[in-house]
Amino acid sequence: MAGIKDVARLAGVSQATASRALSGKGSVSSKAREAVTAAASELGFVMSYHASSLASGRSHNIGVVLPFVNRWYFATLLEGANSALMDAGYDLTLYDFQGDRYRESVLGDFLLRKRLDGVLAVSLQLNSHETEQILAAGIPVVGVGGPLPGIPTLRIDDVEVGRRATNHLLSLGHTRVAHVGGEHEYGRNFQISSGRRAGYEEAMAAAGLPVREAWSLISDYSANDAYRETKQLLADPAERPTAIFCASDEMAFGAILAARDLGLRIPDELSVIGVDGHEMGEILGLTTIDQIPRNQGMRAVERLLALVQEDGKAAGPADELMQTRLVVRSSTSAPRTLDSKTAS
Amino acid sequence: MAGIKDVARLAGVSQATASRALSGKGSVSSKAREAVTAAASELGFVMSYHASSLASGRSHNIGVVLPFVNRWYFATLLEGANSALMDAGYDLTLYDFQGDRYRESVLGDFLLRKRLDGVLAVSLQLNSHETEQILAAGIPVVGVGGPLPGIPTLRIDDVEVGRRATNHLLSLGHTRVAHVGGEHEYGRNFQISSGRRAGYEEAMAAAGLPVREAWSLISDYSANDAYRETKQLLADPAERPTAIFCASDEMAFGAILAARDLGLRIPDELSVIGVDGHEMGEILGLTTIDQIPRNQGMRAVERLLALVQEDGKAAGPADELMQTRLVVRSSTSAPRTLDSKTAS
DNA sequence: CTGAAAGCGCTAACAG
DNA sequence: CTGTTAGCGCTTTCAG
Repeated sequence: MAGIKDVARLAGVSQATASRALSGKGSVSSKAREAVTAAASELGFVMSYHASSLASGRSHNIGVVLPFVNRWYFATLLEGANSALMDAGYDLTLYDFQGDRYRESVLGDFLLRKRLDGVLAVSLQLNSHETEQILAAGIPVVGVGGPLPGIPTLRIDDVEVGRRATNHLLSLGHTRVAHVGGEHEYGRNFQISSGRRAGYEEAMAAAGLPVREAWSLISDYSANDAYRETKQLLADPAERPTAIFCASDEMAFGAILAARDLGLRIPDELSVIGVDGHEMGEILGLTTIDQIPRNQGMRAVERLLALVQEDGKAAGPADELMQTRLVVRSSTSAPRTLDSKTAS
Repeated sequence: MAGIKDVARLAGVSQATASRALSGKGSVSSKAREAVTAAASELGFVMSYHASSLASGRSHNIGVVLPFVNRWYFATLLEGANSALMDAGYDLTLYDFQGDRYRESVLGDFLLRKRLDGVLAVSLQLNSHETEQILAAGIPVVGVGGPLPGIPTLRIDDVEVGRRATNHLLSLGHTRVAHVGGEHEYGRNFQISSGRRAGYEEAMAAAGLPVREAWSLISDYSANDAYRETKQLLADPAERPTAIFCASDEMAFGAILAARDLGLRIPDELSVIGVDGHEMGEILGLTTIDQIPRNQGMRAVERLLALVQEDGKAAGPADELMQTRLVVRSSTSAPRTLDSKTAS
């Protein structure tokens, strides 16, 4: 295990010069630099990041905090963050809440261990105490999607997404449109869910259409749960909507499968639109609003590293809206129900 | 930012005693211990892990290396590993190859930075140089699934899995059984794919059934790709198998959807069985061999931490076979094709 | 541009 | 059981 000392000796320079040559900080004659790099590679030198971190205060390590690694959106966003971090030479420390299971220990212990240069907080909702605590640790934080007061956040316009998805359905001639989203008030995806739902309600209202309570479903964002909810909804022909807007693609998968199991033809008897951009949507023909999570992860890291490296100089615009795009496939069309009953 | 020095002073003991009291290593009078913990919490003391790591050589940080965070199996295994690590108070540093994109830099740079107490290598195939390099760094490694010569590895018996899945189909009366797996020789999932395929071929041979080349498909483990492959396979009624064994659930999803799109009834006209235990299999009625990836992740961490903590004392049994279980749902049944053509 | 020297904050012998 | 004394391996003033 050669240390920088050995490198310096071999190169015939001081430890300080070796350090400067290796890190690129401070000026070193090209001659010295070459000698040092040569010596380093000859010895197979790898720096001790522990020592470096201790001395410099920078750990080249970013923490990514999210509620579920296991869900497509988060895993894909994580992949994007990983790319950006690898390219920048940073390590990625993963903190997976697994729902709420590790919420407290992550927030109360792990994040405070000051081994992180920055934190990416995905879909997190922090109370003021938690925000305070983490900011007090002096760690730059960038959020994605969650409502984090006092923290720069990337987000999509969820209300707009809800409106856009609903309007797509409406523009095809649907009037009986249901929505499957997340919990109203207290859920982890609070703002996201309520934003998309608000967009849905807004669009319906703007079209002069009623939002029936029975058509506003609540699910946990999983395909399985959405399947159950939707099947229940669709089972009664009299009450059946002709279109469903799901707040995530995974839920839309559930809805499509439920409809198929009930013998409903898609899109003729039921149109479905989702949100996310899950690849598997291709083989299900799912129309969706792609939010390109990979980009969100990369962009968030970019913002975070800027914060980390500029050491809090230019805070930049606090929030940033990410773009989405409507991807139309075969799960949506004009309603073509044989049974032409109208809404009650 | 109170340091251990401040804690020691406040508690009226030496820094060493404070350290011992806080870490639990070495004996401290209960009186001193109380004084120290009281002082620590009064000051809101959080240890610097950089300093601790540098001084002790332990970083309480485990690296998890995998080919794709984005695939269900890996994400779920990762979740299991995360649980075990959080419970043990360890950080998890994620290295996602994203296929092969970051393979070199992870193996050549990141892993050697000696900030890890251990590495969990999931579905990795290392050449001898890479193995050497990483072992030379003196880091304990535990593998899952990949063939890692000289490294303790957890795995399922992939040949047995292939045999079992195929035999399930055979026992239902199928004789025309196809297989969708991964690449034969050079793929990342080499051993896994070839093991499952070998089990399939073995079972077929044992039943005296031919394995047609056209029925042995190669996919990249994604639902979308398997969809395409399977659709192609099923499009020709004359060549059509009555059952398909897919080497992963995601590929089985693709197969089921392809079959449905061709108007084939499942399981009457086509039985499908997968491997993994993906939750979404529930709503597709997918019969599968559940390999409980979450457990694999937890168990692998357990093994790894044992290695890390016992400091290489007892190496333990080199390899360990993990259990799987057959979960029968509605995607498999006896063949009930109307068209009773026999294989050519 | 370079070297010497002083830590970064904690742990680990080693005596007591 | 406890305090003293050295470092862990690098970065960083501060002179030169």
